[in-house]
Amino acid sequence: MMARKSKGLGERHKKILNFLKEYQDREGYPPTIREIGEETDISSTSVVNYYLDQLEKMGKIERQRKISRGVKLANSNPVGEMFKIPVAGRIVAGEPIPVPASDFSYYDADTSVDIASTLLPSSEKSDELFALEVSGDSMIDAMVSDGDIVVMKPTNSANNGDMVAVWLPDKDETTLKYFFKEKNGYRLQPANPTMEPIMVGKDEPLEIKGKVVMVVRQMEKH
Amino acid sequence: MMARKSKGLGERHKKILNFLKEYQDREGYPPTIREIGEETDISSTSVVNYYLDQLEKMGKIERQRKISRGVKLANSNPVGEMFKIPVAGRIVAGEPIPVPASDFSYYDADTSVDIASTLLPSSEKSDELFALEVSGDSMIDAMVSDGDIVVMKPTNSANNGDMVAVWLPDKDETTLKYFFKEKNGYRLQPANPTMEPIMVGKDEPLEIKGKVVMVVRQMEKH
DNA sequence: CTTGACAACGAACAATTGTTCGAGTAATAT
DNA sequence: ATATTACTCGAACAATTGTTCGTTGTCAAG
Repeated sequence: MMARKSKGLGERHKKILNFLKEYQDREGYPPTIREIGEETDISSTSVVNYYLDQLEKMGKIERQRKISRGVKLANSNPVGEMFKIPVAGRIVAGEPIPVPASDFSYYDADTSVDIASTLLPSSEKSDELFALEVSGDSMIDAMVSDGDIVVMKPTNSANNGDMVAVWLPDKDETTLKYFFKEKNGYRLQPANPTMEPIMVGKDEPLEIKGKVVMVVRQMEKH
Repeated sequence: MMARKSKGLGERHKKILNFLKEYQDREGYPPTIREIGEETDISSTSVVNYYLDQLEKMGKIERQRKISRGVKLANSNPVGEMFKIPVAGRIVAGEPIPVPASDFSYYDADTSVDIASTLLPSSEKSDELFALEVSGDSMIDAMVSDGDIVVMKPTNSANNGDMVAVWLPDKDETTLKYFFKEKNGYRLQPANPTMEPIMVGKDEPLEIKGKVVMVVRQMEKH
């Protein structure tokens, strides 16, 4: 009648593990030990508990005793591999750049984009990143088109070669350009190599609003 | 003393939403209403319940009444689904498009990019997606610059309005263009609205290699 | 054969956790 | 001024859910 003797994972261990993952994915929270029992044809909660203990010792799961539904797969950490970045608004050539409310950190699916952390430069993996949706075709010289999403890091300064979002008060204009400091001012270089740079004198106002970290273009909205 | 009257999210609503997400990420399971209360300085469980009801009505969360910790953010994606997409090679104007080995399904970090499934159109969430790194500035008319990564879905045909990667044997040229079928051939429209389309006659050869699903530009490599 | 580890059962128990209700306060409406 | 609405509290209550314990059966070793 016996199936196994302390060698690796038994049938019931596997069943439980599968169910744990499946249930969590489906419901969004872990099952109770009674639910586990039902699913795996174990009639007694104590037996489930027994297996759960074993799985914990094997390091397969983590338990928070005494806590309802306090079971989770170990190593299951796809979270943290991804950044949820708030979309603060739209970026338009003729309007200032919206910045996110700093005290606000909840975003639902409509107002955020998910970016895998592997796509972000390690130096910019900050939680103050925010995103803007580009409105209109006025930024084609930055190789950015209508509907693109630019992920930015708020900053007031920039290094040579950074692509930055700047506000030019004199022209009432927002643009995305590569930034270079020169002897008598700044050079704002379009990403499109066929286009000419804008020169800004030392005394002309120029507000750097953020550094562009990445640009995402979805061809087809879902 | 009152803060708001039925207009949108109040302070406590936000706090609760934040905590819900934060707790779930941290612990792997949702909090109890008592825990929510503590965190948000609500002394009575009934008040938490009160807000939870409201949030549910607003569609911000989903509740499983009577179930311990049966609260979850609505629309909260199944915890970080991510696609690992192989980078098949480089796409150059003067060379045909590399396609991935079809039987090939393991990719390491160097040769793949991670894309959150929430960024992909639901219709294209296929596992045959692949990516190419753009080489050179020859595709500026597609608003794609050197170093950009284009994610494509292999296909031989296209619908009007799709952005496709095509190979023009007559010109020995690879380009990315919006595809339109017309009475006597095809029109390949650059993404940059200031540039003119290419017309391809019905009898001229044209090989559609794939449909562009998205484009990612990382400003700073890590 | 006896013993002990392993696997399993079910029931009682205890802790956790969601629900309900009566009541109170402050701002707004009638 | 009275009623109403929005919000809040605390406490009793009830349901859910984890824990413990006594018991049984199997199998392998002593």
